[in-house]
Amino acid sequence: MTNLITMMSKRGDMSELVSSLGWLEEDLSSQDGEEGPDMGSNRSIGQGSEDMEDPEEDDDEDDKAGIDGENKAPKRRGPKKKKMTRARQERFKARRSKANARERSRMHGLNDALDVLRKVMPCYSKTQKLSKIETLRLARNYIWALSEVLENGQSPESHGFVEMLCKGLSQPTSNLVAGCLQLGPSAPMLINKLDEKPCGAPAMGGQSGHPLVYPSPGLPSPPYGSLEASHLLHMKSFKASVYEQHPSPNECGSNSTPPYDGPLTPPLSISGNYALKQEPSPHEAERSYPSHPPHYLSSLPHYAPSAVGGLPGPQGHLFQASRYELPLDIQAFDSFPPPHMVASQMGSIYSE
DNA sequence: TAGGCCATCTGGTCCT
DNA sequence: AGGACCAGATGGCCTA
Repeated sequence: MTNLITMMSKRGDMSELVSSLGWLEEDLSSQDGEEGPDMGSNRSIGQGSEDMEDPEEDDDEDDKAGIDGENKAPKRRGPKKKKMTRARQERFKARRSKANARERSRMHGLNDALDVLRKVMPCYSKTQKLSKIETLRLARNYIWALSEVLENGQSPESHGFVEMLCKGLSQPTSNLVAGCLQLGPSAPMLINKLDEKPCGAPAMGGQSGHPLVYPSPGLPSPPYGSLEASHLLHMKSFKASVYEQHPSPNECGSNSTPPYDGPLTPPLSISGNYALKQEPSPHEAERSYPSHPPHYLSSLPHYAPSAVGGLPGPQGHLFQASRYELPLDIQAFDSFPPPHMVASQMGSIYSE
């Protein structure tokens, strides 16, 4: 994943991206030099290198270390420092200022790349932004989970898929992901569509529709994320392409897959059984996936059934979970670009 | 208030 | 020489 970021932050991509934003130049020029941000300007004074100090003092120290500094630090090797004339000091300042601007720009590029990455993750919220580290972890998991789908035909709607996504994530992030994948602004529509499901296969609750258990009523706060429609499409098309070749027993034939007209099935289901002991899959061991302590599993939200009733049937309580209200700002997405492209590409690779 | 996250500055290293 | 990259340091902001 470090490579991913490195790749994304490579000069070309990022500078293009950043320059396309068009804000950087003004931003940088306004922040350069003494006009920099508070912390920065303070620090550049407080932390200033010795080059920034009084040139005379600087040289004197060097000399002292050489003359009577036998018991002190060893004499500095290398070329003797030139005197810091006013002009050199100015040049140094200018150079440092330029370097700072470049560094800022570089970090902005990195952050832009992270934002892009956030947006192609299976859940995205403008306000509830994933932290950098969580973004990277989720990306890692997402890649891992998708490759599982490709390699083993595992359903992206399966319990295991969500587990993979949540591995190693902090509890809040796990909550967010779980919430995103299970719930969404279109949840009521999902329910309606599911009611019409022609083949009668359980749409939620995992491939085998195993019983879903909500262990305790004392639950964490409701999920606060959402899955955008294009991601549902993403999942849908992805799944379709996979099961064209590997139809799952629970699926209607892929031929019956209707054209996309909105989210037909929730992309994933979450059983709420994360508290159960999780045996590492052979693939997990094989990939030497970092082991993870169970604490975050045991604290995942279990989406207690609300008291307001819900759909009957084995998956009813899951649907009830959709009665949680999501914060408005999180339901409001604007663009949600590349993931489906990625998925369709992967899908086409798979179907080759 | 502690801890997490972040932006920024900075100096060092490597590369072109 | 100058730019990119990196890691350490620092302080601000936010939240539990």
